[in-house]
Amino acid sequence: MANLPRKSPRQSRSRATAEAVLDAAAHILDQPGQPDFTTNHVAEKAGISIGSLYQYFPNKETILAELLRRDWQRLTARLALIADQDAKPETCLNAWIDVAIAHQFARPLSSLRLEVLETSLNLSEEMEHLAQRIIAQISATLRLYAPAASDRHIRDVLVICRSLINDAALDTGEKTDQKKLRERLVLAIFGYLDALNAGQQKTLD
Amino acid sequence: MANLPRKSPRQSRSRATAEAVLDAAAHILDQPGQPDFTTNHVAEKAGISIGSLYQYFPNKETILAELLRRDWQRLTARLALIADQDAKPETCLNAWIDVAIAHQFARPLSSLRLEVLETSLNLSEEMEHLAQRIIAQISATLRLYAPAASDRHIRDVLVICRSLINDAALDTGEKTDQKKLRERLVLAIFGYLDALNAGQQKTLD
DNA sequence: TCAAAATGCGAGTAATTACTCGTATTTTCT
DNA sequence: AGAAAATACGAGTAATTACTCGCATTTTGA
Repeated sequence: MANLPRKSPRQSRSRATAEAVLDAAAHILDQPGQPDFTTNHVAEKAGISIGSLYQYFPNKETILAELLRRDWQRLTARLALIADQDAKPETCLNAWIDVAIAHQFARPLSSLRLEVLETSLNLSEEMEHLAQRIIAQISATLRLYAPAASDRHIRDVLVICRSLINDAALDTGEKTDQKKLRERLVLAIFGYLDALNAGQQKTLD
Repeated sequence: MANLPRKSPRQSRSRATAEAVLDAAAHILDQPGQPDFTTNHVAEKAGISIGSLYQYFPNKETILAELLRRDWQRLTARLALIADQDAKPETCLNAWIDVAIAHQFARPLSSLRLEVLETSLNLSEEMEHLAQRIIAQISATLRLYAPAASDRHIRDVLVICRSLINDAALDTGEKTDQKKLRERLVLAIFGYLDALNAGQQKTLD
């Protein structure tokens, strides 16, 4: 049940094999239509045999988990850059929106599909930590702008943001309209948080 | 390839069989965890044999399609009630939010799962019409409040609404907090539309 | 150079599952 | 009652697919 590679690749040759698997997997998940994400197909697309695949990934799930882990690491790194520079809350929030868009649009479909699969993956401790860290980073940024926001409100903004970006990613033609998407995200997020700020002045619970 | 029942149930006995299949299917989809939505399992839960199942549903997909069709019919009926009574835009919008919540919370998980499967189902013409009608009904209601909203904006509000409700449905404990959910939906939807209305006064494109 | 270690291979296995078909039972109709 | 029509049954089939294992090939290190 260990989700670690069955063998650690020692030679550069085998490291390349493991990478090829991950690249093929990501590529398959990014194809439109029902993705043929079978282990045999991944191996074929990676240009290796099914036996080699299982030398570095104990099961299919591990491939997905590793893709998700790398995705989250990229995201947390980008978010860290925002937090460091302490600028105006509004500037940080705008930067966050840019990160969210850029992150999802790097691999639109696979990001979306990994999200769906996320619930059925049993995540390692490292993954749980990553997830918590990302939430913490986003919370920090959002609370600069809306200090009174509860955890639930933060989560709402996150959910809204993801759903709008995912929906855009499903429209094949939208790849060019990243700018319009940004405007609508601003509308939704600032709309929510401004309403929250306004309401919080009157009623505190 | 016809998505209609293989045979139309003539006797009440067989109509009951078909209903039992649909009930069992809905029930299975509403269970938490990975749903065991196999045809054999559906038949077992329905208390009939696998052969009987296939006498009224030519394939597995048809069962899902029929569940979705009924879901959409319920929804469009409720939406029609809103449109009829011409009240203040704000009142209609609030009524719409109530319908959205009630509809999803009637069968939280199965609604969510049917949504996910929706893209991989090839819908009949009747279904396409239903979908269009629902969109039209929602558009009418929303545009009472925000006349300048584009189709894209309408869709955004829909996407936001669905994602927040779905997210709430995944929290098992939230079933009691329907009231809080409603407040947050108001925040998000009115936040978006108010921001849209405000912005539209300045810049028209 | 050559043995040992690492890596690669892919036919084969076992499990799952959508769906069929020949037969048994029940209902309908006269 | 009794034949025909409708309905129910479930063992069996065919296709898919995650994963194994014994052997071939390549790389390493002395």
